Amino acid sequence: MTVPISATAAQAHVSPLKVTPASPLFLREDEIRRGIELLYFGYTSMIRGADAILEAQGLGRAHHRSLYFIARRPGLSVGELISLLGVTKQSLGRVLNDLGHRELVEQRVGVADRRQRLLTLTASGAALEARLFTELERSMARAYGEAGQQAVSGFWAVLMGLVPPADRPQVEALQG
Amino acid sequence: MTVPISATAAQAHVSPLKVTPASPLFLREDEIRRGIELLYFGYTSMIRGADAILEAQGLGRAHHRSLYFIARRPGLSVGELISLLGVTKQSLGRVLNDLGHRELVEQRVGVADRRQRLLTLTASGAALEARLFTELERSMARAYGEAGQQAVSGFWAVLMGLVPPADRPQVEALQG
DNA sequence: AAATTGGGACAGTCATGTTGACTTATCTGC
DNA sequence: GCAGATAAGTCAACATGACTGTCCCAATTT
Repeated sequence: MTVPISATAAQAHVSPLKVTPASPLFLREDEIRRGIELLYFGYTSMIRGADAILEAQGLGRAHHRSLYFIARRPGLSVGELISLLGVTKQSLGRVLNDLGHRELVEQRVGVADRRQRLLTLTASGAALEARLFTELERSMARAYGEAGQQAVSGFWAVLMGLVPPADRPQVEALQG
Repeated sequence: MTVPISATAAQAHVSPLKVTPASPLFLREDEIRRGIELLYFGYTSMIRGADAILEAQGLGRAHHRSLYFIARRPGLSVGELISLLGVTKQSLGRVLNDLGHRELVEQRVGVADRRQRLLTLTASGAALEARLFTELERSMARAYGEAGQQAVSGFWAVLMGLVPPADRPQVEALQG
């Protein structure tokens, strides 16, 4: 039951990608497994492009995640970043030290609360993040274009559904 | 522009989850970033449930991935599994040794090619994989239910679009 | 008979994460 | 104003999962 994928659809950024549609009884094991597998392969495929750049810099994915969220929310505190990434202070500490020594990330004392260290990218940090983002964007833009606008809405809805309701406000807060 | 998510929709498995729909100009940076972030948080959220079970067994995610694909394609060869996971022979070797010593995975000599080692789960391996799958399924089924059938089709289409065309046949081959 | 392929094994390294305990500075509530 | 909570940094030790490189064996292919 293999569904052939039109290879030429990659260039034509208008025609929706044809894949097996979800059946009315869409909670069967195979359909769950299809979601699990596509999520795994889609995620690793998207990430792959940035890995080459990171490796050339001697950085890893952990550094990328920090750069990404600092770019997304300039001036966020160390604690907020820990909460977003779901790692311990010690793990993040080493990553932030690396990024600080390379002058990719700067820390400022918080204005409202002077215990906080607010994180921002330096110019070179922003440049690196932009290069990494371009890699992810290329992959994501192609997928959006192939799948079509309606599919993108569904993509977002299912992914948000995977996030436990308690964690959703934090994810939504990244937007706008 | 934070969109409040109905918390009660989690119980009612019929009403589609309301999220910001993709705009006509859906290639703007914010919409790309939204996809990146939801993919990250959705993936890690789905995985999280299985981690507790794995930890109790003294196993890690690498073991889970092998168990998953052996359950999905019983009798696949070591080389096929290496190709699916995108890891080196050495990395997989240790994982398969662990799983073998715990009698969760069995190897049989290939019939067509006797150099191959074909992998299958033992009874206890299948039982463990089933428990792990149940965790992922709970998360995925809830997301499917909240988002609705149409959204699931879009979810699949975008994810398949993320996979480089050259890799897609391998992903499709897991189905049916 | 020679070359290739599938798989296993050993040694060493690196990146990323963990726990626990301790310090410093700062804020908040009484 | 002081006690306790909080934000952050730090040290040490450790586990996991990946890597590279090399060597080997058995089976298949040419």
